Amino acid sequence: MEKTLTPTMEDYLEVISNLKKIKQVVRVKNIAQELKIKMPSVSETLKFLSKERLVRHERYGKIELTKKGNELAEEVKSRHRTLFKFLNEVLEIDPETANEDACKMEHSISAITLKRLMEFLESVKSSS
Amino acid sequence: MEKTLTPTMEDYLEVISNLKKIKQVVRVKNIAQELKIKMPSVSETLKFLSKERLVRHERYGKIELTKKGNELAEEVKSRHRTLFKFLNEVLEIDPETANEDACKMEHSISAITLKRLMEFLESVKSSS
DNA sequence: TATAAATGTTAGGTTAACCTAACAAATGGG
DNA sequence: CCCATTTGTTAGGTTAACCTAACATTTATA
Repeated sequence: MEKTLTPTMEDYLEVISNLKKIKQVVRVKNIAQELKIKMPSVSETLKFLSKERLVRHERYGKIELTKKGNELAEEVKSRHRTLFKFLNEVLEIDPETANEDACKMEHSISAITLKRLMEFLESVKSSS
Repeated sequence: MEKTLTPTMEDYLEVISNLKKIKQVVRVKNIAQELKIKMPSVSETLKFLSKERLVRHERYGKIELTKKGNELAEEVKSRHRTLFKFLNEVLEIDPETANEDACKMEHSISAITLKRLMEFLESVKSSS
């Protein structure tokens, strides 16, 4: 029943979640800066995410994730963290590149691969 | 100076290269089947790839990669093979899923990460 | 508190990557 | 060698994700 989101939509949820943690109030401008796109693009996409009940947002107001939106954001962020950890700690990629790669790969990795990657990280940790 | 291709364009080059190896002559229909899209979409994209001098294709004729197109195809396939190997041999993902994941991640992995992944695979091999 | 600056939205346009319907060319069996 | 089948192209349409320009609202400061 889970309608799957596009990579772009996943990025929005992730960014909103991250901004919320450091800024208490999230605004269109913050999201635009973070995603390096223009405000009208953000306005437009927020309409879609509101329609899907993933964010709450009234004209000129602050932006918040719904319960559902937050759950999805946490999922994406978990994928991101796992990938980042692998890239940075195992492959010893510098944090900036590891972050960029994680940002892109987090949208295409399958559930099984993610699970195995987490298990792999566990096993590496315990043998160090 | 390398204008970077979209994931879609990379997929075309990869598929054309793979088909060439098993079918001697590559046609619009084969590519469409492989990518699970319709023939008109393929026709259209081949125009673009011809314009970019990555494939050779005349109306109703067979499809071939140019030198340049072949080089790019080989690069993509190398990324694919490395990812597949890691997923399948290290994480022990089943071949089908490993292939699907590799197909998607091959477009976003950075050069550095790819290099480290290859080195990692080498080190794992020698310690088994 | 009026108004300038900052922020947000609307309207309308572009591009990539798909589609269907209709037409055109090539091929192969009777 | 003709014509049916298969293959390919053209025309025109859709959607997602961006954009700029113009306008609207909010906020902050003189």
